[in-house]
Amino acid sequence: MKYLHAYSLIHDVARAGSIRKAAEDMNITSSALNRQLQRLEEEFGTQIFERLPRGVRLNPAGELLLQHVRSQSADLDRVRNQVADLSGERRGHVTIGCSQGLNPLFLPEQIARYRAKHPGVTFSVRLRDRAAAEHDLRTFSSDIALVFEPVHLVDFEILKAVPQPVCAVMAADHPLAQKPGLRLRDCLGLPHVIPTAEYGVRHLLELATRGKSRRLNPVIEADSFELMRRYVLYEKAICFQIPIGLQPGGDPRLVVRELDRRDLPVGMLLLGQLRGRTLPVASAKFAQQLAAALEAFD
Amino acid sequence: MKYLHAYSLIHDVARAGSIRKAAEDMNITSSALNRQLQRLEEEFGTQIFERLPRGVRLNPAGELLLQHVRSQSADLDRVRNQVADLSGERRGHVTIGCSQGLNPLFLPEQIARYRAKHPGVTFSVRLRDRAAAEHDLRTFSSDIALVFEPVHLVDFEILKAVPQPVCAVMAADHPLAQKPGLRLRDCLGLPHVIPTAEYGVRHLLELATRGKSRRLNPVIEADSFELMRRYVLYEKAICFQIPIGLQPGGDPRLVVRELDRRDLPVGMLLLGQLRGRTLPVASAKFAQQLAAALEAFD
DNA sequence: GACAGCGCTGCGAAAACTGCAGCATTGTGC
DNA sequence: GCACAATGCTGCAGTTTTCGCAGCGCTGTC
Repeated sequence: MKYLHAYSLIHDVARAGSIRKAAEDMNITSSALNRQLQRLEEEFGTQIFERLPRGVRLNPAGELLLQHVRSQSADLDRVRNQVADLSGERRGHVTIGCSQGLNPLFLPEQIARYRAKHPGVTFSVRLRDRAAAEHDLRTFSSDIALVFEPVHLVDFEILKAVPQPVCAVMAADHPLAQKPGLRLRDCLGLPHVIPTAEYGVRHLLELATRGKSRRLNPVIEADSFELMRRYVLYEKAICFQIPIGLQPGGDPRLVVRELDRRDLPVGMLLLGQLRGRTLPVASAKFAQQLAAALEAFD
Repeated sequence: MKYLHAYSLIHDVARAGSIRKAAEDMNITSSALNRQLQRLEEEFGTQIFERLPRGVRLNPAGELLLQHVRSQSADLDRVRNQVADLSGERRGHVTIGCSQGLNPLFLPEQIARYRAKHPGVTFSVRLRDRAAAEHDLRTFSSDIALVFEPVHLVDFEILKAVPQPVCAVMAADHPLAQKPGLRLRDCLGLPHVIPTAEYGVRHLLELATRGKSRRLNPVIEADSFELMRRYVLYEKAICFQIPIGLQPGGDPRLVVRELDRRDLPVGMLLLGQLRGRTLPVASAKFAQQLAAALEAFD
């Protein structure tokens, strides 16, 4: 679509950091691109880029304009989907950003169920930590986000919220596997494995140990939930995850036990979209389905 | 802005009803316009216009696209205003659609107060009946609407609602001017003047008399509230208006009396915008001021 | 102080667009 | 029933816009 040519113009130049680089990326001469930018700025009525000695950078007006053209482009996709929809095609594409914990179990099942009803709809799943998932909504890189304990919540319109208590996962023959009333201090006294700082579970663990004598002292800090689950089978360690990512009758060698809620606040898993945005039909429908499915965890 | 050239293309052609007419309106040849349309349709991927033997008409896809391109254009204005705002100019333009009753008194004062604070902001006031005011929001012809008893309320995001009882207005020496407990049937037994069908006051009067023996039997039906107010000074007639349009210590020759609420439901005056739309800074601020001012009538 | 990288600008070539004339089609009026 | 007017559409040639090339002045770097 020629009419949102401005999008790639602003976006690519801002990303490349200089007109010449951007021009090379898009296989035109820098002079052509330069003139396009000049024309755009003239039509818009203001400078969009700061000219620096080593290139260009978006100025505040440019940031606003970039956000506008992004939203415009996303909205045009929505219109396209609507048009396809009214011609009976039931096509569309859903982009969802979600925490790693959701990936192995919950999402595949949900996507499969949706595609069984609407085979014309395709999906992009983007693994994102909680901050990045929110950022993707703002830049229209994702339609919906499913995040455990989001960070900012500005511009985040909550479609569904379900509580998810942090659980300790350990080998079936772990000393704490049968102990009644599992406390956090018990876990931290033994070898434990925790997620890196981006993740909500880590955030809750930090909160819970702040000011306490028991400190987090992980033998492994990792950003792969699967790695952590597997590791506790080798060394007799404990890792921490949320129920939605754990198969109910999963690996019989693993034991999953909810931590005492006095120690650790119950985290919230939030399904959301960009505030005020009208989602494409397919994305909105899928979000509805997710919200319904999440009821089960309420 | 060249990048929303598509707007005038779709809009003008749809309005003119034929390519040749539209081409004449915009001072180009029909062939040129025809090719622009063809290119647009190709880029969009679908037909936008139905070709009829006597011209063209938007098809459903075209309607969707037109709505998109309208919203896009309005949003670009918003961005422009934001940019002007961050360069400290405090410029902007507010378009408000409102019922006739609001015009003489309430709005001028509010606009004056706003412009005293922000002289760079200009205003368009569009007198609209309640259906048209809502329609203008949808087509982005107005930013905000102030309507008595709106019709549809779909896509109408209520920013503020205040009750407005219908009042009878009559000459000071009218027989009913002093009668305690004014009933609607008293008024309808004497010469009365009522608004035309578009207006909310008329709507409430119709509702109140439906199924009753007393019928509306106006000596004048008019779409000018000022005319009606003036008329009751000549013939000893009664007209019906809402308090916000009536000066408290106004014309001493007029008496304003609230009708018994058993006869006539209290109407609602609603301040609203298009659902989900992000208003330009100036419009949003002005709407806030209006909402605050309407508190006085609550 | 040479140099590399940047944004920007004439100038001729290439591409895109416009205007003109004319085609086929369809509803209208006598 | 048939001329007629109005519509969308399409070659073709002229005009406008855009592009690529080369080169300028500038600035931070080694």
